[in-house]
Amino acid sequence: MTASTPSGPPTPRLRADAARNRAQILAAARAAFRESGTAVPLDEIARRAGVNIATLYRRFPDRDALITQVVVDGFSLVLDTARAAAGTAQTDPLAAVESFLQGMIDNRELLSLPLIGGPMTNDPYARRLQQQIAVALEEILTAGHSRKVLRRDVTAVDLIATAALICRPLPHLPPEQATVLAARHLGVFLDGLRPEHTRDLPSPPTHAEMTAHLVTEGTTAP
Amino acid sequence: MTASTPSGPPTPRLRADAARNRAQILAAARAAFRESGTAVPLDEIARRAGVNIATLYRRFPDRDALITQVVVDGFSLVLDTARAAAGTAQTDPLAAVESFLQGMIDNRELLSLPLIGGPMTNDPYARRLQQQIAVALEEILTAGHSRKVLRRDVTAVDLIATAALICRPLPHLPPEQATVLAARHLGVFLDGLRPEHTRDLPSPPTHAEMTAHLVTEGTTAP
Amino acid sequence: MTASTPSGPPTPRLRADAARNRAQILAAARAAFRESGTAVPLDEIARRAGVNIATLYRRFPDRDALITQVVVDGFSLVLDTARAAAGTAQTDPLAAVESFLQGMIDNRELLSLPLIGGPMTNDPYARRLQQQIAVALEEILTAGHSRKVLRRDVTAVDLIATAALICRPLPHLPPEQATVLAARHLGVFLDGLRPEHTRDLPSPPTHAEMTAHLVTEGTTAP
Amino acid sequence: MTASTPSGPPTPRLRADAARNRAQILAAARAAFRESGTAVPLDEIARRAGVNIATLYRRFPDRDALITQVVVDGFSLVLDTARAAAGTAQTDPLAAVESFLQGMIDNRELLSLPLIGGPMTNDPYARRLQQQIAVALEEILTAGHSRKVLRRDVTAVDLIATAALICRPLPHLPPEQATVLAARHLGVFLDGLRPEHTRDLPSPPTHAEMTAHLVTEGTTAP
DNA sequence: GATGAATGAGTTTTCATTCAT
DNA sequence: AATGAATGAAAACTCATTCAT
Repeated sequence: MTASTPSGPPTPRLRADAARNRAQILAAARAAFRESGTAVPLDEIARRAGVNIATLYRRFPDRDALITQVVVDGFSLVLDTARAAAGTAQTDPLAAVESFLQGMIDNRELLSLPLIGGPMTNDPYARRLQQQIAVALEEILTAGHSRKVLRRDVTAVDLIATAALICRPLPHLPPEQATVLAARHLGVFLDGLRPEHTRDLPSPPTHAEMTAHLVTEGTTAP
Repeated sequence: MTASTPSGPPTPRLRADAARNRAQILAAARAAFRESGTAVPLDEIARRAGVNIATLYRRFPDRDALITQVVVDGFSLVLDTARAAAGTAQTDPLAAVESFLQGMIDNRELLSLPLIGGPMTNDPYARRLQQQIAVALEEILTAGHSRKVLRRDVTAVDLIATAALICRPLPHLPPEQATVLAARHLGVFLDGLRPEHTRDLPSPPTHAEMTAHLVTEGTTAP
Repeated sequence: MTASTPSGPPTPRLRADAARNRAQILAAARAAFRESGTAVPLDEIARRAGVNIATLYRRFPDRDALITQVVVDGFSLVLDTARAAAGTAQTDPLAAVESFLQGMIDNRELLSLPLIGGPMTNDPYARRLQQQIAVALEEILTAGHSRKVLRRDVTAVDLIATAALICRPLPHLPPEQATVLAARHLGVFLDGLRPEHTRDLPSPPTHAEMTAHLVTEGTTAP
Repeated sequence: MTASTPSGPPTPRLRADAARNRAQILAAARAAFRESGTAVPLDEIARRAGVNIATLYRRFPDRDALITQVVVDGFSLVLDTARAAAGTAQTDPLAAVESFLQGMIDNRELLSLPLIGGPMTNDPYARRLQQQIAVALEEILTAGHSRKVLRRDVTAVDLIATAALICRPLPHLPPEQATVLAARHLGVFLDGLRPEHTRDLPSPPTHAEMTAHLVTEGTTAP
């Protein structure tokens, strides 16, 4: 499951140079979206990618198509990370959670806007990825619960929300410091995941409830 | 310390209608910034506020002035909340932390973009507020540490960063659900604040280090 | 019934300079549409009118709005001409027809695109004008028929179609010569209107039938 | 004199598929020009023709070449019609005129833009065709005059102008109705051609005068 | 103090045209 | 011979900002 699938598996083969351009556009978009929001001039993305604006348009008919692809690529990476973590869940579930969330922080640059916290999308392939992510995380949680190393009231949605919170950029802060702060925050959060918790959580929305409300809405800069 | 100070305390008296317009502009800006980032057309803010764009310009000479004021208003509210919490710190420091952070969540709409997570500003009054906030939070932490109800490695910067993380909007989620998720996340985090922690945190940046890098950078849509 | 009504009677008062600009834009559009079709760059219209392109957009949100207004203005003039002609119909119906059609030729420049032959519009005010034009022409025809100076099988629709045919520009021909050719053609046509005709006409569509099919379709260059 | 000559008779042999593409491009251009003017995107013509845009360019180096060919094809058809009509002029000159003009209406779709009313062209072959058309029409007129069945003041130019007027599309009208209206108009006009006319025509421009002014002017949407 | 209006400077989007495959 | 791809240049449209009323 590479992070460069177009919007889903059915990739039409591109000519070599076109494929290269496409990848450069996506990389430029990822960076630009992070730095300046999804409302950045497409001009700038094209310039960063070293291609003409019309080339960008040929590949992505509008801004949304570009955003969607960036999100989908991000989701792919999240899924990869979640599955890798799930693979170790039987050994040490808490370490698996940590591995997943720290992976989110480590890959901030690539994730760009994904998860709940970013411009969401109705793209069916993106939705499928979201569900698969939830499945992998639930596997980890189940292992943690049955081994009694994880508080029972935490759900996959909480992990996704946490990932969304900590991997979003803290603008106006140098990236290294933002990363340190996120990691420190995560450290505390992970300690809070231990089973002997002292406070109850408000009842959670289901994953279904949450995604039910998701609709694509053009350009958005949070 | 009301939330409607222009940029600092010395507010020039405005005619009644002008004051009303100013307040409406700020409210509209707050909402628009949250929904669409600080790059939203000023036109739209004026329209939402029910005033002419030129009226907005009369009150705020440029976008930055408007952003600054929204930030300052937010900081004022944060400071109020932090001081109120600090007032109870001697009794129950952990509850004081909770009260502060839950207050952040409750006031999300008003905070708009403040703190680390928002468009920062060099406005001297804003900087002063930030420092005062840090002072109040350190008061709480000191109480917690000396009473040994709070892990020692947590600093004021961590609380500020946490506030920034949890009070930013999760776009494309209905606000109520975003609030619930933030509150659940906070619940876990608070449990992680107990002194018997199991993992060390990466070493923190100082408040000075962080703010050293802050510079105003025109318009930004995180 | 002046030719400068916005799109119908409910004209919001414009500031003096704004009204002047609006009139200049319409005049420029009229000329440009005639010369280069309704697909001419709006830039050029703005330039000819001596205003900024954004001023054009403030007044006419899109190309269609501009086209519609030009058409409506043209229809107003046609209606004026038809009514003036109808005023003399009782005296000399054939002269009234001639007066109407020659008026169309004389006012070519102002008519721009109107009638059947131009970019049609669904604008309700435009439709009403069309109907009123038909009424005035029928008045002339009725007088001609009862005085037996006009062949009976000619209808208002025929006069409108004739007007459309002869007042459209013959591009690539100097305007004076086009006018002469149109006038000569009209001369023959008028002779053909006499009652002692030698051939039958194919059965006519009703005005209702014709306008039933009219729908606005964005930009069109005939 | 087929309608598919490139610009003159000396047609280079094309490979079968290339010839098919060329014909499809011309058909698509004819239709598109009629519907949207000669300024339509060449992209669209290529798409309608089911070929790649680069293929269109291989066949026609620029828009003018395409227009010229469409015009030439149209002129060829006009000339065919005029000669066929001239063949019957000795028998019934008025019927010959009718046959010519009705033929114009019947072939509207194929004529596309020819004659005076369309984008003119300096193509020498096109000019020759125009002259030949005039010759054929004058033959008809001479017959009519000498038989005294046709008013004397009507010239070949008038017939050409009439053809131009009635065979241009009346946009925004369903083609069938436009055809009916044109035929009805023609019916009246033909009656006006009888020798016992009641009014004089303004003095005519000569064919030479008219064509003296013709120059190709790139793209034009009448 | 407030607003309608205008404008210059973008940003988005489309199109004609060329090139490499 | 035909096509996918790329591009420069233009056209459509938007927005921040200023001015005159």
